[in-house]
Amino acid sequence: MLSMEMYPSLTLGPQRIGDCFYRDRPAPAHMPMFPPAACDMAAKALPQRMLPPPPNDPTTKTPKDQVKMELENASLWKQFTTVGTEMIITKKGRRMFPGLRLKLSGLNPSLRYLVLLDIVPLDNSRYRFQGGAWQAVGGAEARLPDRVFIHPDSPATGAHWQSRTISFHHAKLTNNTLDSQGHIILHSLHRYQPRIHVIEARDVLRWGGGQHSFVFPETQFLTVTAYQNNKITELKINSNPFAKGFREDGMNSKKQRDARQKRKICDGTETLDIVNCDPCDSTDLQPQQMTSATDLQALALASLPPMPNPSCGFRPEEAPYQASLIQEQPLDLGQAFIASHMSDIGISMANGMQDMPGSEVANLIEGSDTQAYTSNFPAVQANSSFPLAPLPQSSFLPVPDSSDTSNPQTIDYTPILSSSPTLSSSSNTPLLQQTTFTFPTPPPSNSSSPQPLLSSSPSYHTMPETISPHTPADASFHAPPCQSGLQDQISAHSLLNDQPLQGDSISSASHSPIDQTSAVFIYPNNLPVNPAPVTALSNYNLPLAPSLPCSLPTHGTSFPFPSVSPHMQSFPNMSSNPSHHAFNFQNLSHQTQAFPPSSFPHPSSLPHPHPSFQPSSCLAVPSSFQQSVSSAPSMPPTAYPQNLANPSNSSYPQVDISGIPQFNPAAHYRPEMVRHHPSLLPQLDPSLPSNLPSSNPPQSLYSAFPSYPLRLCQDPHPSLSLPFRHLYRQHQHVHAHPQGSYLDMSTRAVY
DNA sequence: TCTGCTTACACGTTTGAACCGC
DNA sequence: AGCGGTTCAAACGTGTAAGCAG
Repeated sequence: MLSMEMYPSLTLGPQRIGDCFYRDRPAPAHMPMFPPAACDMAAKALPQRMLPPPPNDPTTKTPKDQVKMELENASLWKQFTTVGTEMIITKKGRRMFPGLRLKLSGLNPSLRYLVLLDIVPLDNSRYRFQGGAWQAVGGAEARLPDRVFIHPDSPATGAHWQSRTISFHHAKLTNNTLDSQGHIILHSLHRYQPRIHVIEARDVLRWGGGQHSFVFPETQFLTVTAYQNNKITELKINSNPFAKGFREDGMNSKKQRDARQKRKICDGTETLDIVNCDPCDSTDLQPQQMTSATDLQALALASLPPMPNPSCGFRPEEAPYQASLIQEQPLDLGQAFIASHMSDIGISMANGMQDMPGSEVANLIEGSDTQAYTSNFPAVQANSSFPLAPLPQSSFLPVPDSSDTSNPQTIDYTPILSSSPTLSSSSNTPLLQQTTFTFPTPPPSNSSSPQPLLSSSPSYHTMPETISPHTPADASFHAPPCQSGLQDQISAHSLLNDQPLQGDSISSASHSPIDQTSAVFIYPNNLPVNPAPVTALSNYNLPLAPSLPCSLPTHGTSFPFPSVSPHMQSFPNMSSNPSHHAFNFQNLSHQTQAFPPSSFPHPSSLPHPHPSFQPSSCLAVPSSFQQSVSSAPSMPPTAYPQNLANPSNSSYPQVDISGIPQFNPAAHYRPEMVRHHPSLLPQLDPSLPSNLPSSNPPQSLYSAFPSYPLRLCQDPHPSLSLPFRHLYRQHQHVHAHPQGSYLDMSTRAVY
């Protein structure tokens, strides 16, 4: 999951040593992933330039708790959602329609931000359109490499973002797992949920300080290679200007196409003079239908057909930058660049959460807001033929005024999320749900002040090579003590399997049914669909960097599965012993308990019910959100149809993951290490809990999928500052390297 | 045989270079 | 030479349908 999660800052204080363990784990409960000494050594090996900037920089303070995002074309989305949004995916990449058109507010006008889009699975199911509705028919395909689409304006000031509509209509979806264009790779016939992330970037070299993630439930969709629902087709045609030709009055309408077909049959060739077509269907002959030279002549003689009614909701936003101006040159978004930024982000999140007092959280959770949403939500999903959206449970989602489409609710959940400790301590599901969804307005957050992770360093720009996983620089991090047998296995596994990805992870996960509620999650039912491979190691999508064992522990439970899992594997009975949840996925197990057992009849899920979708899943909180979305599969397939939250009700609050307490600032990542080991990069998904007191483990927010590696897709935008663009030129090792799949920087221009 | 994916196709939209006039 | 407006063709986006593969 894309968790731009945060790599903890580079601060290598005493706590850093402890970070060699899963920091949020009770020490006695688990073994340190890596010997502190080794980690310490690695820390010392870090170049000075990697050290974080001075803390408490007032200039970085951002009213993150006030950051809000609105889905500008929410009404359009809702129209589609009521029918069941389908998105075409093609090998070459297909744009999304409707597109994501957003309005941001609450940003610090003077600070720079990155706006990212990622799309995460809503559940572990594969769907089929049967009987006029979508039904889950099996397990999901292996998780594909996650990619992040960086808005081309990034980084831009808060003033910039707030002064215009932010559109991601240039983002493309593909089902080509080998896509090298930087498109977002998705599986066909799966359900997905787009997420928007706003990340503070003090400058091109320093990300972090604040991250806000927003999820609009009405934007979830099913991927298809061909439209299944005629209603969707009609909606698309009527709404998308590019499809005007297929409208009733268009030249590519059914009527016209039939006429063409008729002529074709009659004449046996399309090149004939239209005049000669009369015998077949003179009445249908329209100038518009002719494309040949002769046709054009005829066209000149005919009256022009009425222009298609341009009344569509689609208003291509004015691209801030002309596409033409941007060369589709490969942009090497250096791993170091990404890694470092991710680290920054992670830090900021951690800080924000850390700052949140438990009492405040509790108050928030138990606030009166809860009732407000709970009482309103029931109206949901009246018309939707869409499978149940895992996100909002009707009884828990706040129901914004459906009539107010122009003002989608934007709720900052920072405080809510930051209340993780409370959540974890409380098994009260309703409370948890409340905290997740009920805040109509963003409560003040103590969260984070921006924390730049990386200090600007000239060398950073000039030494792209050092970023490469293959560079000698890695050597400094090869802390032998950290290298466990498991690591070796992992490495071997990675090497043996050129396919770094998910396939393995998911399938392998299926081997341990017990893990359904844990990070290892694959639904047993998925087994048939996802034949499991082989080794436990295969559970992890991302190949681990053998040379960087120490980086793993720093993530704590919040660490992306790929990294974590391998270590878990090293523990005896890890896969079979439920207790291991407490170890690495304590949060998850806890959350599972908090949630009511899934009603999902799914045989496999019954024994180990995956948490049914809870409002918390709406939490963009990386983990929480993911889990919730991932947990969707736990819902009975039969229950899906018609259960989708009704978009009309929607304006579901967006989730601000920045406030997640799990992301404790205490946890620090070493960007350097990250750079050299792409596979260890944190996922954008902040779901990973981090520094909660060991006594009070964070709620588990793990998704059902092993990992959500961050993949940034963008091209060097002219608007980028020089240094920023420079970063994009860094080498990529992604596809070629078994472990490099983690970073898949786009080499094309995107907007 | 069925389902799903790929590809070619036709049409409309977008984009930007070329052209023209001031 | 510079600027602004218009024209036009290529690129791109779109849904459809045929063909193919499993």
